[in-house]
Amino acid sequence: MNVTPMRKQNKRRENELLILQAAEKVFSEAGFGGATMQLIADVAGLPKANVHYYFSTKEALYRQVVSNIFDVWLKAAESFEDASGPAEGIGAYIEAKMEISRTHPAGSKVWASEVMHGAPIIQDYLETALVEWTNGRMTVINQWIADGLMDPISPRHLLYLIWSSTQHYADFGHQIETLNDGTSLTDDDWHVAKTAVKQIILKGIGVIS
Amino acid sequence: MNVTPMRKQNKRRENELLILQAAEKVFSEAGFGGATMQLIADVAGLPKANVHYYFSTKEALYRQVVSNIFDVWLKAAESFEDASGPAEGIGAYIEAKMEISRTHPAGSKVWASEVMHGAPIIQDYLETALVEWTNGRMTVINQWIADGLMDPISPRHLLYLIWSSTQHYADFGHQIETLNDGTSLTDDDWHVAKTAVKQIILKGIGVIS
DNA sequence: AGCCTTCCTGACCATTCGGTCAAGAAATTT
DNA sequence: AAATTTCTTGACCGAATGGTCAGGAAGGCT
Repeated sequence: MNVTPMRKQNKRRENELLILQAAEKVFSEAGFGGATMQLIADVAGLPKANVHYYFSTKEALYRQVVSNIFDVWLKAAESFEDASGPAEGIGAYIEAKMEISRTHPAGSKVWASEVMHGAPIIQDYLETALVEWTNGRMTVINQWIADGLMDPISPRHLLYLIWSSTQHYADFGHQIETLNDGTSLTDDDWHVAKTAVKQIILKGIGVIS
Repeated sequence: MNVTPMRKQNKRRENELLILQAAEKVFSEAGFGGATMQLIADVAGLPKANVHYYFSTKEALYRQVVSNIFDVWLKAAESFEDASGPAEGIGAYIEAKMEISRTHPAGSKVWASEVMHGAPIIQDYLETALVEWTNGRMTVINQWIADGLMDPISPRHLLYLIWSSTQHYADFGHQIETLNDGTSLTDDDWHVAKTAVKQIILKGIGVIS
């Protein structure tokens, strides 16, 4: 089996990662209240006491999970950064967010669940990082509008539309699968979804015809 | 106080309604796992044992709450019914769904939470009523496309876009409030939101310019 | 080797949870 | 007014939960 001795540092990193992955899965399936440390431990393949060795409380573990997801989210923002205009910037952003919904559905659900219940644990993230990020993007969008590159849409609600429509494919993935004859989306399905969302939004704000 | 004696039938209806309202609120704030029968009882102003007299189990109560919300949802569908074309039909549907997000945010959150966790309790609703409803609307949309009244968009993904963008204002209401300087949306805010969503989607599918 | 720090884990604990029950209060029916 | 049905509730229970802890195992350092 695992004969080679593992360095202490690696072991810590590896176990923390193992626990965080298990926690993300369990939290996404049961919510914070419904998740149990015992189940997280079982999924991670460790005794419960060992989980508590690395994460002192359930809340601390949960907070770390949410924090990690938030980082992934912020990284998708870079699509926005170096864009020359809305077609490129918003198009790439939608694409990036759709890709996150596809590859990180559990994380997206944890985030959604947390915010839906009033963000009791990560309210500070909303008030600082998210507010800053949002204000920055709204400035960019307003500039695009001023330059006549897109219709005069409320930047705030445009962002909400992008967030909601892309995350929907993660958060409501189960509903979508049920409506898809109970089968998960294929590569083609995802391509169609991505194209439809981009098409409607980009045309809807006057960027393409 | 309440001196007039209450008829048995009225009392039952009234208490059940009281409990259902309390349950909707508590479930929406804490999720199924996080909600406790004791808290629901407290919010309803009744002893816990009395709640169990009307609803034998937590799951039975929860199922009733979700079922009620589903009915509200289906009623919004009537906007779709007698429409002469996509501008009227989809426009009215978006408006109706936005209104539900505004007036029934708790219910929307309970539904979202349930679906997000894999619809363990109301999967049958998804497979029967929702599938039927969706297929019906897709037929209508396809007809509109065939008649050249709108762009050839995938009806399925158009519906997802409408659902997600409108429900976002209920499910992520807390995040939206935080981004709105921590204050709840005014009548004007809601009007702007509604207009923006309608504008982008209707223009995005080639119904208005 | 010997010491020290980090890691591991079974057993345990106080609390809380969903749910039960028996005994009584309040309407309704006869 | 007696009998019957429905409603109300404090007290209680077994099960499960988050978290603790002591004692041992395993790797690292000198």
